[in-house]
Amino acid sequence: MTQLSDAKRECILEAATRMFLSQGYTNVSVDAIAEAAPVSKPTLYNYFESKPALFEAVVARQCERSLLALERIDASASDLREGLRLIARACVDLIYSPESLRLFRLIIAEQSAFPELGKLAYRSAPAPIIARVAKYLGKFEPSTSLAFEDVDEAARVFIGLLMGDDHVRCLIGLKANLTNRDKDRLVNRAVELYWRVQHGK
Amino acid sequence: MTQLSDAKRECILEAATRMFLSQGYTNVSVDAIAEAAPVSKPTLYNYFESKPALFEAVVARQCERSLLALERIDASASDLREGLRLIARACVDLIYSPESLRLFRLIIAEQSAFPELGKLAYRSAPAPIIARVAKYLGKFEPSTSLAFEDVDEAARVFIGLLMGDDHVRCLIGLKANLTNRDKDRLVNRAVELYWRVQHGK
DNA sequence: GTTGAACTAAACTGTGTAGTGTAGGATAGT
DNA sequence: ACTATCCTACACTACACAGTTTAGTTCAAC
Repeated sequence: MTQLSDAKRECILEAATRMFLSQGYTNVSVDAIAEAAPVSKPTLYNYFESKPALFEAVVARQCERSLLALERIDASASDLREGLRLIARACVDLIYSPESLRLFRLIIAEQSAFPELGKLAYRSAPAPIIARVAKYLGKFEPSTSLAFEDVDEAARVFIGLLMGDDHVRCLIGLKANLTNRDKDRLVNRAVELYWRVQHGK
Repeated sequence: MTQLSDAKRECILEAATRMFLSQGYTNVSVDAIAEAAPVSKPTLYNYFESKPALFEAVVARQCERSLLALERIDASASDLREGLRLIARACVDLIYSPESLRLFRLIIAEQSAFPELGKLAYRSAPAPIIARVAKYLGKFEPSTSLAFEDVDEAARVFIGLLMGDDHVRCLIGLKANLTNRDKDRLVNRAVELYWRVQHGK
């Protein structure tokens, strides 16, 4: 019966994820999740210790999904600018996806109640992204010629160029969704600025 | 008795601000605020219509404070790099202050319940900062020589350079507070990168 | 000193919610 | 068919909270 159990567990997680991401932690009741799963409340408590435990499981799963999305990034292009463009586009797609934005909001909102989730989330998206970019840059730029302290710093700035004002506006709900044009603009700007800084005009 | 009333109102706002900023909206009860003010619950409801109304008053007041802090920025230096350094330092001090970070978290957290607060907050800090920087840049850079579409875009990128990874880490609680060294590093990096982009090495 | 406005503590209403208990129904292996 | 396991619906406990009511207190103004 493990199979059936796993399916139920999945249903509960799926419903909880949907509701937590769109309405926040405190605004969603266990009853509502059970009803949406659909599953009875005692069953839900059979699979998850408590509401906080369910919440942590939801966040952890979403973090894993982000990590999976990152592993699909193709960082093998031999032309630096083209490779950066590909990586940047994948990052923008991930960072500005409705799910990521909602997850980020949720983690920030519950930061005081669930302090460990911040670390988990950082390890599962920003940190790997930076590491990936740094590794890619390391293949091209001899560290002596860097305009930055090290490739890690360079990667951090590069990713930072994809966020800034646009990210803030998305987070606080001023901008609903990035269009393809917006994304292209962000990607091109980041790549061109990096190029100028590192290799001159 | 208006004088006494204003003092009470101030006490309530002060207590509510402290508690909302540190614990979030839903995690703070009206009873707790009244007790901390200290004031009786009916008195609190005499000054504020409801819990949401009190919350909006708190956020609006904090936004005003940010705006005040911005107006004190000295953007009159005649050396571009030195002026940018001064502005950047003031921005970093504001953006990374515990109060601003907490306010930002709160607005993001309650974005779905209080959508208007996002617009209010953006108008009271990021927008004026960008306008201020753009105006300052406009005094130095002829628009034809810009590496950016316009001074507004340049200002947005410049401010973005002050945020990125460090801002994310502060928001999610990975980094408690920026040291003076951290701030200097951010400011110098932003100014030097902008300089390289705009005027070459 | 009397009045009246603003305050207080405390109890109360109604609702929502986390978590548990109970009694019975479906389904698997034997 | 029999039994054990997991499930269901439903009811229940205990509590926290927003907002109101009550009954009484302080205090400035006249």
